[in-house]
Amino acid sequence: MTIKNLPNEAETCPAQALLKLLAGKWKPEIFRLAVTAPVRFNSLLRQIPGANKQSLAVALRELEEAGLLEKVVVKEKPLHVEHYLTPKGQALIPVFQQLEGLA
Amino acid sequence: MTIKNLPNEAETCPAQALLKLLAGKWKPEIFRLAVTAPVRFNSLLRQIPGANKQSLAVALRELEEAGLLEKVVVKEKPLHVEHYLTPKGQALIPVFQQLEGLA
DNA sequence: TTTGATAGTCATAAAATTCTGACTGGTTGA
DNA sequence: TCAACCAGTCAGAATTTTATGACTATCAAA
Repeated sequence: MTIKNLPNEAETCPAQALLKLLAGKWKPEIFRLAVTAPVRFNSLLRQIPGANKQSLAVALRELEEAGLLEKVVVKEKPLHVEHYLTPKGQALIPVFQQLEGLA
Repeated sequence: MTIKNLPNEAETCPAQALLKLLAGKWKPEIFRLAVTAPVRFNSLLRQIPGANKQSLAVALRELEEAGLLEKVVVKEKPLHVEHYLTPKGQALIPVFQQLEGLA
């Protein structure tokens, strides 16, 4: 058994976990697209060149677990799923804007 | 030769590179400590439990290459090096504060 | 001249992240 | 019934990131 999540993980910089979550591969792009409109799995796969299913699925799941995105099943024409920014996710929009301004 | 820095890397979300830079291991802690006072290598090693030389050295170098920290050799008693937040680095303070508020 | 503090580097090892390609399973239109 | 679209999962491989321990080099005090 490997040693993980040691107690001192809790004492680290408060922004660290959130920062790491947001910095994961494809996450900024997903977030960015989700700001303008709810995103869909296969649509992301087409819109983000180079992205792969697995990573997108993991990224979406993690963003949802963190409460930044929310899944909604749309019972329409081709029955699909939409991922919306939650209020918590929307609260990050200005942070992204600042980062973009400084990049 | 592995394929890197493809042209499409440039088209990604502008915040991505900065986000990734900031999220690297130990970086938020270094940044955090640097906000209150200039930091020193061996001092960081003692202040950050679990951190190792190599990673700290790499983190400091990357933060400096990104223009967020600046190295200053202090010609005093025990001749040492101090790492200061640059104006660009200081510009990130409010971003960290917002992230901490949302974490 | 040996000890301890300064600030690192280097090669290698281990761990975490990301990618690939195959596979599942539901719905819809031809 | 077959193909195509929907949204994924899974095992294993490749890549990237982080850690370990040994080593270098300068300076000052004992």
